[in-house]
Parts: sequence; C-alpha cells; structure tokens
Amino acid sequence: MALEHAILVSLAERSASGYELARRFDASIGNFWKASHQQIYRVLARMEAARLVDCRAVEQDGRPDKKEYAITDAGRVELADYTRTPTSPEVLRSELAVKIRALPFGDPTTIIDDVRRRREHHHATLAYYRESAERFYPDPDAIEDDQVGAWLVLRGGILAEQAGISWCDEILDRLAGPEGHGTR
Amino acid sequence: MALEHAILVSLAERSASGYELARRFDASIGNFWKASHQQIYRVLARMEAARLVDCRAVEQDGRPDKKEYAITDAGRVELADYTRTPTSPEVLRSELAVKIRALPFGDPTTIIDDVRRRREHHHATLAYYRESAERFYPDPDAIEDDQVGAWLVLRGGILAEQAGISWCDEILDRLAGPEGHGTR
DNA sequence: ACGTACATGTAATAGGTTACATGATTCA
DNA sequence: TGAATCATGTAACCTATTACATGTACGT
Repeated sequence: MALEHAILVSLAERSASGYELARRFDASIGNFWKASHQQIYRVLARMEAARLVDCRAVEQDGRPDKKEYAITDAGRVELADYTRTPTSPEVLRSELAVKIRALPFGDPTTIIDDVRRRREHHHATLAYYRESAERFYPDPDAIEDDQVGAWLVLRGGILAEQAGISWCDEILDRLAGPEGHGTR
Repeated sequence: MALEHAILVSLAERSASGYELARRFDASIGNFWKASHQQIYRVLARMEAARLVDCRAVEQDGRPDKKEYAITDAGRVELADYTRTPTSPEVLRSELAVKIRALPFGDPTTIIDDVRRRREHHHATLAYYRESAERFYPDPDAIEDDQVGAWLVLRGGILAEQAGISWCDEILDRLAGPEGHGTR
C-alpha cells in the first residue's frame, strides 16, 4: 500500500486537502507516484478511519469549503515503521516493450511513430526536471538535510528520462535509420 | 489491457500452456512485463471466450495433461490493431522514491541498506541481461528481422538497469559517502 | 519422507480507472 | 456565455495480489 505512504510523506511535509494532494501528485510527488483524485479521496477516508490522519473543515471565502488533512502521531509511527521494512523489487511494466516485441505481427511504421512520440515525451519531462533542479537546487552542495530526499528523487527522474531517451534513440537508429529520430 | 497483448505476442511467437506462459513471464518476457499464473489463467479464459486464442488438450505421459493455447486469426487481427493504437505514457511508480522522500521521517540507516540491496539487485539483473545478450545476440549487426524486437527490449532492460545503478550510486554517495556502496 | 517441477484452478481482497455528479467563482 | 480552477464525492468496473486447494511424477 505505497499510495498510503506516499500520502503520509506528503502530509508530513505539509497538511493539505484531498484536492491539494491530488495536485501534488500531478506535480512534484507525481514525478515518482501518480494517483487520481478519486483514489486519493477514497484512501484518505480509509486512512482517517484508521486514525493515520485527521481532518478539520476549513471555511474559505470565495471558494468552497475544504477538508484539511494532517498526519497524526499514529501516522508518523506508521511512516517510520514503513521506512524500516525492506522494499520489494519494483515490478516493471513497459507497454512500449510489448509493442516493440509485437513488431513482426503489426504495423512497423505506427510503432516507430509511437517511439518518436515517447522520445519527445521523455525530452519534455527531462527539460522540466532540469528546470526544477536549476530553480530549486542551484547549488547541489548546499542542499539542506530535509530537502536532500526531494533532490535525490529529482536526480532519479533525470537519470530515468535520459535512459528512456537513449533507448528510443537505439530503437530508432535500428528501425528507422539515423535520420529517423524526428525533431530535436 | 496490455497483459492480454503481451500474451498474444507470446503465443504468436509460439503456442503454449498457461503454465509455460507463466514461466515465460518469469523469464524473457518478464524482463518487461510481470504476471502471476493465477492472472494468466484468468485472462486466458477470457481470451478464449473472446476467440482470440483457442485451446486443445494435450495428453502427456509422466506429466499432467495440459491445455495448449494458440493464437487465432482473430487474435492476430487484434494484435495488429493494437500496434496501430498509440501507447499512453507510462505511469511510473517507484516505492524506493517514496522511501527516499520519507528520509526525514524515518530511519535513515535502514533506508540506506534498502538502497544498497536495490543496487545489488540491479547489478544482478544487469549481469543476467548482458549474459543473455552475449549468448543470443553475439553479433548485433547480424540479428534477423524477427528477433530485432527481442534484442531491442533486452537493450532497454540493460539501459534501465544501468540508470538504476547510477541512481543508487548517487544516493549512496550523498547519504553514506563514497565508501558506503557495499560490495562490487 | 521431502522437496521440486509440472499443471490447473478458485475465492477473497486490494488497488486502480473511468464515468458520472454537483456546485461556486473567476476570467476572457 | 463558456471555460478553467477550486472542491468533493459516488458507482461501476477492471486489474492484480494473496491465500487456498489439488494432484502426479521424479529425484535424493
């Protein structure tokens, strides 16, 4: 149940409404874990029942009321316990790999277009990560202890995107020739 | 429903029983898509109902009977259609990233051990991929068209493992110092 | 006698997606 | 007037994991 723990981390950093959490999962935290607002609301309700978080209504003017969730002491204990259990190896699932493997049974030109699109996507994400790194951590040697995790996760994102681009490049070199990579 | 398509690819390459498919998903195809035997049996039943695969009983001596599944013409059409639909961007979920982000709220030494274990795992997988590449494709320029997909997927695995190792190295450099990487 | 490989499944539960539903405010 | 942002949720469905269940054959 890693979504639960991702939410606990996010709330330990700062209390938030379900809506705000959903947006964080779209942005910074979403660099390594995605979740939809429907799912977040459901998990948040379960976590409140388990007393890992508590909730207070906040009235706002000009905006709908919101429920601000905060991590409880029990939530902090749960999060600390979680860091003490070993992580099981990640299950990898690459739909692009399924498609590459389907090459002899399908339409190569469409598959190659798909790889080009994926390559563009990796490029855009990489650019976004690099901008974030530049803006928030211009001097990596001066990062404070409580921010080093966020920085390392960003680094992980950068390395993963670079590897993704290299893979697309190898695929395109092989299937479309060196001229077939598209833009950039 | 990419599992369905991964099974179609696997059966298009060679007919197999559910048990054999489960083993393929543990080995070569499992390099990019994992599935348990329970799930494979269930999906196979659904696919048979949809006439994407058909099944005949094979008697074996000294072993239990098996059901050999083969892709049908409708299955081949479905697979070809699949290669014509664009792939949606992959949802990334890294539990290790959640843990790194949980650093200020947990037990750093256990988290660092976890990273070391992950690094070892990446190393072992990389070694396995490299051996496979050496054994099956000693000369990359001489790979036949119908095997180029499998080779490219292996290459993707190698690049991903290398990126994973680099990430672990950066984390350990930062959190445990240059001497803290463990073996290898 | 015990473990492993072969072989197939069911049942319960958990996790996740898609579609639907509502309603206020702000900005073009 | 219409779209976007803020804000919360329900319902149906699909996908995936874990645990349970059964039985043969072969090697040590």
